Amino acid sequence: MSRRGHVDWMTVTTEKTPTSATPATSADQRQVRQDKRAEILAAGGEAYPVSVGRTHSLQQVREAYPDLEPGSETGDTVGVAGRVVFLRNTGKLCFATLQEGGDGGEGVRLQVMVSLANVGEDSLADWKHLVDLGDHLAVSGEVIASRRGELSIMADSWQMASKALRPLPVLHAELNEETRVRQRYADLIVRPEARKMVHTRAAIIRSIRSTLEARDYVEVETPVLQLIHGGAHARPFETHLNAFDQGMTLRIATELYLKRAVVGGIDRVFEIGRVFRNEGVDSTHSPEFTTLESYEAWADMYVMADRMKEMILHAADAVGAGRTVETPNGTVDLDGDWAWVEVYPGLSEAVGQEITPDTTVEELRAVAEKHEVRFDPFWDAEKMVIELFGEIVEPTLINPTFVYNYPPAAQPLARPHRDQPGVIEAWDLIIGGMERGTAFSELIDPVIQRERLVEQSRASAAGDDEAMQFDEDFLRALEYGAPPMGGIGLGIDRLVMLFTGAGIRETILFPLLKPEAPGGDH
RNA sequence: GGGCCUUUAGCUCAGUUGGCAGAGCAUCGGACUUUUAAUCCGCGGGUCGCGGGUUCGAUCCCCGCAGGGCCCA
Repeated sequence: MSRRGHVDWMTVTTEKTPTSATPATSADQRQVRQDKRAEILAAGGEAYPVSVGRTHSLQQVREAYPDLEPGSETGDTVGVAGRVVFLRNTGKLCFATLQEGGDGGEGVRLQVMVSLANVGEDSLADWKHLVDLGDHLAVSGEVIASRRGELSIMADSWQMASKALRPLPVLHAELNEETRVRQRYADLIVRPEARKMVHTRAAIIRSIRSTLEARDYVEVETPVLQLIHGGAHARPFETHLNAFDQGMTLRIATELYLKRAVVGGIDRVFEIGRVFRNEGVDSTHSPEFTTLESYEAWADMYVMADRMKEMILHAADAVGAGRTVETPNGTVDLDGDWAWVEVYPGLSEAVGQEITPDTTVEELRAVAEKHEVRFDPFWDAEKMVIELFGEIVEPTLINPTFVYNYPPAAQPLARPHRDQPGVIEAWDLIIGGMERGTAFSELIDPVIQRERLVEQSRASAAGDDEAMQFDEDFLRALEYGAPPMGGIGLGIDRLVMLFTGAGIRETILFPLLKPEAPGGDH
């Protein structure tokens, strides 16, 4: 509409342009295609038929005729359909390459041929005039091999299956990064890696699910909308429930409900679900991401380490990643021993001085300054140790390493170590210098849990909006008695990143983005 | 939050030390019955992200804003 004046100007200056019937300028490809759509309808045809007589996928044709001799004819008639990705029109014989998604997203292509001799003058003329790159077509005809040996369908008839009104991005240059994520649909059409990513992610999730099910785990779904915010240290999204005029938050973790399930006797339980954290957005953080959490009665952090290793190795196999994986920080060997490194001794060794739960915060600040690690003066000794380890030691851990025996501040929901004072039974799994997952021997003592949550809720009341709120219902569940259990948290997105080398925005099909600049498109 | 880079045709990108805006593919018209990103001939297509400023003149220089990317915190 805002282009109105511009169009008028064009019609005035290009005097050869025929009058009213075809107002399109050659520059406006969308208008050209709209006109073609209208033309199909005006001639009594359909631009978007409900059914097109498709008898075979492109892949089925390829599989059925793996090696036809050049120039051969099979006498077999099939109906195929797909998106036009290449178009080669000569005088009386036209070629198009159709594309479909394919099993693993690899994009199966098949050539179709439209010959004057087979379809007649009108149909050939329509083809040349109406078919554009990006259209979906249905073609019925004989399976043949062209003189050059290309497996093809020689059309008896063809039909528009879905007229594309926007031109296809060029197939031979990658879309720029912004367009890729903003218009993932276009990215998927054009870039095989984008389709592959969707399938890879699905394969990983499928593999995790089947690994756990083979261990007798049950999959459940717990509330996304929550009255009380807890289960992790993160800022939540706030929302409002009109029916109860009640403030609510979107969950930041699935933990507290899954533990309630274990209390009730669902002894092995897991959920693969989206969680939401109202925090930074960059190449490794998305406000919504997917976690696996699994809880197992009568297990501890060592059992959970076996579970984790099994899940990751199976996932690697499921995506065909092999047992060595390249990451920006170095090559990971999944087949080697998965090391165990204790937080205090590991940090001590890295900084060349002994650090224990008794090391004072002043000493730790000196260490931080020496190693140029930034810190907040309000942090206590435990928080300093966690940060120092994360900054100094973690990036050096390339092969899978369970970092364990954290200070209690790291995890308010983990139990104290069974015989080592000052630390808790929890590990983080580091692969390629990045945390991929965590597990604890879960805290089940309702009295200690209450103390920890009181502490958290004090921090929350004092303005720490990452701190957990006091969840009386969760404590009530624990007071009925939870069996000793181990629990795992695994970031699915980060696992996909590990196996694909992609950034988080590539692993999420439709990642959250800032609103598009106004006037960009419509 | 700070720094650097970036935004030009449908897509991918050049370019102008301030003077009529360029290519490839795509579009439009023409030729071609075995092409493979078909080829050949021809015609078009632009608010140079948005808003200010400097200047005879700004897509280019300056300021601000927005989107995107990479570092840093």
